[in-house]
Amino acid sequence: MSGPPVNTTIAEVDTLPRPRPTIRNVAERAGVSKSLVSLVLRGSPHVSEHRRQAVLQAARELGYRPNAVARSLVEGRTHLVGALVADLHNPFYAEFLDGLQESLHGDGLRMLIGNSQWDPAFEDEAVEAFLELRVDGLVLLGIAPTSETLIEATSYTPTVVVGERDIEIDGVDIVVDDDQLGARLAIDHLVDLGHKRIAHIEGTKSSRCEGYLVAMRRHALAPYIMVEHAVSTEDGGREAAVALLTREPRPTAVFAANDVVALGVLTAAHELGLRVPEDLSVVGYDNTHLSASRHISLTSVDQPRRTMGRSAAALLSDRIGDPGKLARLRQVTPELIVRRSTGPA
Amino acid sequence: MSGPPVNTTIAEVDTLPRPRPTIRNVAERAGVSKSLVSLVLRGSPHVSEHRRQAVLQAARELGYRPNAVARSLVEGRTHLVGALVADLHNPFYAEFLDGLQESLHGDGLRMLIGNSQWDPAFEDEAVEAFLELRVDGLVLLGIAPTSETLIEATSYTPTVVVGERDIEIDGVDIVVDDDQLGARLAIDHLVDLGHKRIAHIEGTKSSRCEGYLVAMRRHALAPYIMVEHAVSTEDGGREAAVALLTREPRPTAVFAANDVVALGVLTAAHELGLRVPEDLSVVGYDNTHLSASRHISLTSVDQPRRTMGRSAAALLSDRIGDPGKLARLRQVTPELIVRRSTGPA
DNA sequence: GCGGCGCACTCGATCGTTTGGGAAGACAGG
DNA sequence: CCTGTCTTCCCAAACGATCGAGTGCGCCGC
Repeated sequence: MSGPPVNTTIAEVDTLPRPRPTIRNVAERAGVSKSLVSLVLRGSPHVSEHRRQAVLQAARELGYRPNAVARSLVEGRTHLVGALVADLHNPFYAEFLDGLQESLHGDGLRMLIGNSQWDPAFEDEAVEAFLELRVDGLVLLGIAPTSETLIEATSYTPTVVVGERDIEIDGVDIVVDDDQLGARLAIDHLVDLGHKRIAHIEGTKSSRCEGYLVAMRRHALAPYIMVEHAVSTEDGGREAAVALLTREPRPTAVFAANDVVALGVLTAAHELGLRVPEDLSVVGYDNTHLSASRHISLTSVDQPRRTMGRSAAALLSDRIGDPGKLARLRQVTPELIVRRSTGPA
Repeated sequence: MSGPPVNTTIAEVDTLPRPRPTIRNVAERAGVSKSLVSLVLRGSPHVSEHRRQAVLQAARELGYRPNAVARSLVEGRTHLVGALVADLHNPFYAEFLDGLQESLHGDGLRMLIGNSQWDPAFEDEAVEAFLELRVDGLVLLGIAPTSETLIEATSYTPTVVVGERDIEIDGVDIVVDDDQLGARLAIDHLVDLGHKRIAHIEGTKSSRCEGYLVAMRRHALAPYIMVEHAVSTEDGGREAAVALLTREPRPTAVFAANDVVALGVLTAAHELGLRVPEDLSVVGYDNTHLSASRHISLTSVDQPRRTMGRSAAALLSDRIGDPGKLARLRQVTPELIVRRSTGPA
């Protein structure tokens, strides 16, 4: 009666996380059945204003928050989509995810991100986790479903693959940019500037290399074709570039598979005492903010990342609503952004 | 009896996603009770080898995958940790998340990522979602729990805040680098090089600015103190830098609150025809791969990101195991990485 | 006065697991 | 043959929500 209530001293010893209130507690406090609480919370019209207020107030007072786990169990769906990305550091993915999330949000879907760090074992593990969580859909970024787990996953869960075109799995949608066109834009630009010895550093996207080859031949530059392979890192790009630039005669322009690799090319050029763009023109791919930065100012092919994210979201929502559709391919159009890393031959 | 079975034609029309097998189906197929299946799957020792094999085989044949939703419901925990990050594009966060995920994984916890895009409304929404999902823990990156939702969240869910030190909430652990020390390292370095007019561009971390002020005074350079505020983008940095560099007399060195801002400083310097480091020295903070890139080669203060991620994971796991602990502050030691953006005054 | 109809609300089954408390069988000791 | 102890397995009650199928009740028209 006097002094602090007994509970206060107990609370100091007791652990904080009291059990969260359930729909039951709300029902009891409001003096109604739990069904009615559910009805109110889901916005049913067949509830009297009187009771509705009682329920709402009880919920507020208790700090009630619906348990998505229980809801998912009975609904049979989680309203979650898993996005598996090979590399969070790649700014391309970050921006894509922005677009994806934005659109999913509009469809009442939540995005989970898993990153595989390019490791197939992690990929499998992450997908496994997503499947156990019973995500409603899957978005694979820079990851081709080749492992058994991944393929099995696609048969149970609506899936969209981004950035890989050679997937032939039933009911898997694909979002890519038209990177053959992208490559062509890059080569056309370089040819316009008078370049002939245009080399290419290929990464994982074989169609970009394809586009390079086609474009070179169209310009009757087949004899000048030079291709080097590199892993998608700055260092990988540097090594490949060194290999290219020490050839005799050396290329006057390099079209790199992506910006990170292009960055490595710039590094290599610098190390070899070549000025850009006077001695060497460089074109990247992806138009990441790296390339936009004024110190780098890299001519690059832009993929409309947000748009791609939105497309992926649209395809996925669609497929979640009606699985068993035929696979669709959504191809978006890239654009060349000219900056200061390219100049006359 | 002859010709294709009837089911085949139906299957063509029917939607793909057959219902996933449950523990029941496995039990039936193996001829045991569902409890036993559960026991086998959880590795109980009190199961005869005979039955264990039968169960395992049935599970394999059906492609059974446990339903984490149901499991979570009964266990009362999800083994999920929500990481709320203000900006996925910031490479600092990306690397931190790597460290975090790596460690959480060891503790059998899964990481979900939500990004708030610096928008408090999104923050609340993401946290709300995490709470409904009943995550076991919360990691807040570059986000101070100020909104009501966030504060309520911390009282129900073990929480670790990263990069914000001025949090005074019961039972919330904090991971930060000692950025007063970081600022001192930067200033000491510049003073060693003979700089006096050292300006600072402050971002959101006030303690860095504090460290700058303290260090300047310690070197008896109080009269030269110049501070400009900027939003944490390249453009924000550029504007602030232009403001600083057009002062008379202009600073010979700039210590920026982070690398992205420092990049803006480099841009501004370039635009104003100032050479780096001959006319202007620049120090950043965070040592992102931006600064490491050879074209930028920015002297920067390194926060041990992965280590911080691991610390956060450790604190969180600990708190999940035993909530109600007192709040702890884990402060990691930064390090100066000298590159080519700093030189003699 | 009574059958019929709507409205407001409740009951209880259900989702796929985990898990404590048995139950059945084998086997040994008395 | 009875009892007790293990081992090996099963039953059924949770977990927290949704939702179809009811149940009362007031009100209408005839």
